[in-house]
Amino acid sequence: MSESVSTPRVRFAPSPTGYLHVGGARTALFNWLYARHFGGTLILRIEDTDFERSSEEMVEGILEGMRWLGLNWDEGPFYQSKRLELYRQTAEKLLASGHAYYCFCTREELEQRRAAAVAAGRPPMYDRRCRRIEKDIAAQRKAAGEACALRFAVPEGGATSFEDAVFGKVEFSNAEIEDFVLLRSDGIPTYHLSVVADDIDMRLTHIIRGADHISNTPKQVLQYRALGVQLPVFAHVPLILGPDKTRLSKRHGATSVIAYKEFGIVPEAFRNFLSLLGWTPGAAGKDADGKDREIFGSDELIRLFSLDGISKSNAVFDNDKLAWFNTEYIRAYDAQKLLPLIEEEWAKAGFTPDRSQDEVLAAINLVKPRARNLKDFAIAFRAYFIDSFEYDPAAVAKFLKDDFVRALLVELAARYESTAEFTEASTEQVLREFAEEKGVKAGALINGSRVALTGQAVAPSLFAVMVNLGKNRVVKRLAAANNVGTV
RNA sequence: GGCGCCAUGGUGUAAUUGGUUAACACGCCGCCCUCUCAAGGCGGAGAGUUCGGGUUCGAUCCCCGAUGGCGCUACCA
Repeated sequence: MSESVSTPRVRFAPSPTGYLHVGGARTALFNWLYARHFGGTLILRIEDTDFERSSEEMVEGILEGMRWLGLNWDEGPFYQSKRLELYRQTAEKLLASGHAYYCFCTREELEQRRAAAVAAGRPPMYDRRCRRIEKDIAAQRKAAGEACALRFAVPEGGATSFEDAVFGKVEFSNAEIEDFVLLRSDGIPTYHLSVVADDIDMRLTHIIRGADHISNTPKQVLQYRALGVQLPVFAHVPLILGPDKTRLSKRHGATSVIAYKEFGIVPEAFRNFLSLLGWTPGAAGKDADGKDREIFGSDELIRLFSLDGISKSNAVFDNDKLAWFNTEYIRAYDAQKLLPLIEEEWAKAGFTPDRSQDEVLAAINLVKPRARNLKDFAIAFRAYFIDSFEYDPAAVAKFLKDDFVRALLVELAARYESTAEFTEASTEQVLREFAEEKGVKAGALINGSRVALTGQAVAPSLFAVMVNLGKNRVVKRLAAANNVGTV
C-alpha cells in the first residue's frame, strides 16, 4: 500500500530509565489512538543513549506495560544505542554546514563557570567561547586527540517558534537558547540530536509527547531548519499530576503502569481512564440526553480521538475515578471474558477452583457486581471457588459472635440436608420457617449464614449464594459454624 | 532567578468560540429498596468560572496586569 501524506507516522519514544509510568502510558495511548484513528503507523523507539541509566530490564518493563494496555506498535522497537552511525552522520552535516562547532571545554570548567554565573546573578548558559575558535584550528585540535563535544550554533538574534497542535503558537527568543551539546565528547549523541535525527529518519509526521518537552522543541526546530527538513506537527499533551497538583511521582503512590495490573485493574478500564486525562471527545462523547459518556471501548476511543480534544491544562490522577471505571468494566464483562484475567489472580493466590467450569462461571457472574478489582475474586470471594478459605474476623465479630446463632446454624444445616429441593425459594422458605420456629429474626440467621458460607459480611443475596454453592457445601459449611473463628 | 505554558465545584471535563438558572461524570451527603454490601432509583450540598482592571449593551469566552501551579533551565531523556 502506498503511503500518502494523510497517513500519519507517530512514535512513542520512552527512555528505559524506569518502568512505564502512567504519564508515559498516556502519551503512548494518545499516539496509538492517533495512529489507529487515521490508519497510520505507530513506531516504538527506545531512547537509550544514556548508558548510565538505561537498562534492558527497564525496556522489558516498558514493553510489558504496553502489552498489558493493549497498545501494539507497527515498527520497532528501535534502539537508539544501535543507531549511532545515523547520529554521527547528522552531526557531520550540521558541522559541515556551519551549524555546529567543536567545544573543548571540560565538564569541570563548565560546572565552574555555571556556578560562577549563578552566583553573579547571570543566566547559567554556555558562554559560547569555543564557537569563536577557527574551524581548522578546531579540526586540528580534534585530530590531535583533544577531547571535545559538538555543540549546535544557535542563531545570535531573532526568535524560534512553532505552531503546536494543542498550544498554538509557541515562541522562544534565541537569546534564551544555549548552544546545546549534540555529541558528547565520547561521541554518543545527546537527546537533542538523536530525537531529531530519528524523527527525520523515521519520517514522523506528528510528534505527540508530554508538555515537558515544550521548552526543548525550539532546539529541535533549529536543527530541522539547519538540516533543511520540513517540521513535523508538534502536539504537546499536558502532564498528569498527583492529588496535590505536583508532578505525579512515587510519593503519590504507584506510578508504574504494571502496579495497576497488580492492584487488579482491568487493562481496558485503565486505558479508558487514561484516555480521559487531558482529552475529551467533546460533543461527540455525549449521549442522547446530552450527558457526558465516559465509558468508551477501544473502537470508540479510536473513532472519537482527535488532537483537538486535548486540553492545555494539567490533569490530576484520581484513584477514585479509576476505581469506578474498573468496577464498570468488571460488571460489564461476562464471566467468560473475565475468566482468564481472574485465573491469573488465582494463580498468584496459589490455588485453582475445586469446582466445575460451569459452577465457576456462575459464581463469577454472581459476585462480579460486588467486585472492586480482579483481586477480589481471589481474596474476598475465594469461598465461592474453593473450600479452603478464611473467615474475615470483622465479619465473624459482626454476625457470628453468638454461640446461640452458631448452634442454630448447625441445626439449620441438618434441615437443609434433609430437604430434597434446593432452590432460592426453597432455601429461603426453610430458613424463614426455621427462624420462626426458633423465635429468632430471620435476618440474624441470614447474616450468620452468609459469614459461615462465604467468610464475608458482604455477599450477594444469600439464597442465590446457597444455590450457587450447592447443597453439599452449604450443609458442610453451616454444620461447621461452631468452629469458625476458633481455627 | 530567567524563559515558557496553564488557570471553570474536591477531581476529570462541557458550555452554538460574547447572550445558559454555568452542564455532565467521579467523589461526597441524605432517602428509598433490603438478608449484608454493592448496584439501582430519587433528592442534595458543592464553582458565579484564581484575583484586579479594561473592551462591550453584555463576558467563562477577547485584551492587559497580578497571583498561583507546572515545565525547562545538564556532555539526562
